[in-house]
Amino acid sequence: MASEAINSSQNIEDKWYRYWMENNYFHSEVDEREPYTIVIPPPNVTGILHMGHMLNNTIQDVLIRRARLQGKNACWVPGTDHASIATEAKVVAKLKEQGINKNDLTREEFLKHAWDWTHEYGGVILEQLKKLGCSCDWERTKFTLDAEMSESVIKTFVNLYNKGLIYRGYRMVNWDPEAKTTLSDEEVEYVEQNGKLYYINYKIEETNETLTVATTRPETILGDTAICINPNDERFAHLKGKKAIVPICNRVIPIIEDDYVDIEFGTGCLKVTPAHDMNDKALGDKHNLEVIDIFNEDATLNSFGMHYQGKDRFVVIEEISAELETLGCLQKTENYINKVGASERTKAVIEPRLSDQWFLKMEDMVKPALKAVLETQDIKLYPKKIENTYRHWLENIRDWNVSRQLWWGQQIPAYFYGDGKEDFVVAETKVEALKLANEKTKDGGLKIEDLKQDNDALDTWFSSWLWPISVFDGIRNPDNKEINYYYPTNDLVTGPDIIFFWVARMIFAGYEFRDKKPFNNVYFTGIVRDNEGRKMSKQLGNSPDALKLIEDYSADAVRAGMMLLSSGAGNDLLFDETKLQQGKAFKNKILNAYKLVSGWEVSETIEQPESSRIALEWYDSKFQSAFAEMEDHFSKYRLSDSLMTIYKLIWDDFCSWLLEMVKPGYQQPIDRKTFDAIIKAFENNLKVLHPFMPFLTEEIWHQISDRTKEEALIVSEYPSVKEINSEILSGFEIASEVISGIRTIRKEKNISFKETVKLSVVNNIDASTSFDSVIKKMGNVESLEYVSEKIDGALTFRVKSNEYFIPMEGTINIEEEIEKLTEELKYAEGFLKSIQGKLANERFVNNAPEKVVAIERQKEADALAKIETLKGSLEGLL
RNA sequence: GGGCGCAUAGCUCAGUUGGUUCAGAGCACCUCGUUUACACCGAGGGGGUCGGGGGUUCGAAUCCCUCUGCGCCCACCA
Repeated sequence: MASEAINSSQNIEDKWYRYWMENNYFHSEVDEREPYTIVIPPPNVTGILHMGHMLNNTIQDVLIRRARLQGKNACWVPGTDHASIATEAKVVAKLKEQGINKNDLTREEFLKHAWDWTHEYGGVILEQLKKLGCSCDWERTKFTLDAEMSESVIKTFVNLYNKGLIYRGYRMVNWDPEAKTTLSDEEVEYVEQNGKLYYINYKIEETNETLTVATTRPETILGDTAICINPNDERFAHLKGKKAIVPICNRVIPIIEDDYVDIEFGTGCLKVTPAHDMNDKALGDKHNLEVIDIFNEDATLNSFGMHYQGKDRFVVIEEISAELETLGCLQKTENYINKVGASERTKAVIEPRLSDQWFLKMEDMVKPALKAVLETQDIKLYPKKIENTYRHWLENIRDWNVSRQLWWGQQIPAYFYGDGKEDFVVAETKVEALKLANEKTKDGGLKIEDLKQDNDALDTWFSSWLWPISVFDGIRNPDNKEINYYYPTNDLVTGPDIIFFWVARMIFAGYEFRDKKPFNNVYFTGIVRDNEGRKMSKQLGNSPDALKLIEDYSADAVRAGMMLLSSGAGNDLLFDETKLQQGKAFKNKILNAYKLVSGWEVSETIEQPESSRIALEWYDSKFQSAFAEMEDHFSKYRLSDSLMTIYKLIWDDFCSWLLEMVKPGYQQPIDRKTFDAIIKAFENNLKVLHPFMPFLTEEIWHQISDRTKEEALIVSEYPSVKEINSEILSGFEIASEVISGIRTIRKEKNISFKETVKLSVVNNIDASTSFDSVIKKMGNVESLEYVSEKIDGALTFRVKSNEYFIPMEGTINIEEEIEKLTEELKYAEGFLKSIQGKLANERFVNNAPEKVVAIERQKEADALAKIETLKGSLEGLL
């Protein structure tokens, strides 16, 4: 039974997805309508769908489907990212399994393997997005390594180089010894590590004394080229100008002075290793020190490592400290906690390393990007608090290292023709490069085979920062009609973890290449955590299988559950399967409502009952007010609140009230007028719910009404905000309280709902009688009378200062009634007292706004009236 | 070390400029109910001194100070 239901819901979802595709509803072409554009944050081409994707893409689909219903030309561009480091690492690992070493392959051979891998696993995730119901324009699917996309990237590089914004620099970069590539600062994460602080003795050349230096990295002493002291440190004043001897290698190095050294820390002496530390490099440059690189690219020691040559740095730490101890050079070690940079991808400890890299100047790019977000608000970030993070990063930005020592990516279009530092040209093609090279050398004798292209590839983000532009071919054909129409895009939905990698850089690119922002709004999703608040990870095994969830609960239920969970932009969400159950229950509720309505027999002859007429009129206003609320939530990107508004509207107002109010008696037909109005109301519900639960709503849409003329729900017309009849809403409020009062009495007195009751009202507040027919129906009231006198021998309840009586046969428990009345009276009097206290306070009356005082006076009057009523009733009983 | 943010019912969170509707929602929980769409249901109900302390004000969940406990981002102290 259960599996049957699951299969049928899968079948239905597949059926409608096919239907939408066959009718090309997801596809967008430039036309006269207002465009609404989203570009997908391209997932890794070889990735598989995880919870984060589900959240992120559900949000995008909700936005795009709503825009489509609003009659906008909705365009959601999908695609994948080549993810250079991650993908190359996977390919290298796979080759290794097959016994193939990357270094034994040529670039071309390796790329062949990488493409094979991509074709085998690539795009799986896009198929998974279809299961989720994502209405992307699949005809526009892009991959960041597609020929046109790569061409745009290369063109951009050349353009920036020619503008003088890209330069080549010998810099200290973050080196990942495992991937054997550099990483940008953003790709390095710092982790706390229990390490040791080693106190090492260096001999002074001129005297017999020793000097102690504290370091966390004893293995790098072989690369030491100076000892640094603070010039103001009197303890070491006598060492100025002297020289020290590095243990083991016995190199003689100068003792230099710089106030960079913290007198308080360690021993107040610092060993300087310019090749392996950013600060030491700076010191080295300042004091003209020799640079000795002791590492190979995999962080084993090279020939400068002497007898440690070929050994890994971590092995050497242990061995060298032992040797130092033997030599009597190790004074002591202390436990020390420090932060070590690690590669985000490979988790390898980063080694600072000097090398030739390509950099993009950031200084001018950040200016318009700062202005757009913080000054003009041209681009809005949700949640707003993230602007602080954005500002801080942009104001402290360093030049972007765009080169990676990888093959999987766009190869840097720099061509070398000699060994000199400046012997290169940058051009889009080799032919063009040759021309430039010959111009540059003024020689003309260079041949094409004399040019050697830079081995490095570009950082992945150097292609994805162009994404909103390049997917519309706006780099190669900057004036084409698509880019002019779809760009700037409307909303970007992404995670806060890539605000620097991607979001900020897209903003740079937007202003640099289009002189326009790339998007209007950025919605930052939270991180999906488990219900204990832990990040989902493979190691913990706490990440559910996304596709399994879709199978178990249906895509609609998963989408609704995810959206109910996500409280607001930027908030993490604690994943909990009970929310998916809630989504499924909601789906079931709607199906059952449909089952009820579709089972009604419609009569063309019977009149519409008054109760149905007024109920429908009420629902019309109720819908409008809920709709207005929803729209307001949408405008603030509070999608979860928007869904909750619809949830309550459908479950409580539509199902529990409206359908019950118009429901015909057992085996009775329903009148045509009411039936048609209910169908209309149902359809409106489906429209507003469709962005969240597309399959279910489309299914019912086609069943509920003849669709030979009207099209699919996905392209139907969204409701518009209309005026709300607030009088009818407040009238209903009172009526529902009356009904609730009757139900409470039935419950207290064990009166079955099948048994009718009589109701008499003393209408002190002159309440509207419009809903009397509804009260009768919903309360199973056989007669409703307005009376001026209290009824004896009746059960009573009050709504505001109105009194309601249900006469009872037999005796009423006077004691109980008195008790109930006394309690209500006590509460009312207490309430009155607090109001009167407020009003007696001159400072309140004088200082508070008139409106507030008036409200308090109204409360006082209401309370007095209620007390009057209660007292009257009590007297009648006593 | 610097910056930002959070703390409201058992859980996840709303609460816009201090004052109708300010103590709320959903879920969970409790009671009752085999009413002819639905027990994936219906009707009721309990539950919070709004993290602690102090202050401003006629009035504070809301503004200020302080303490405590979390979270995130940034940072080269060997």
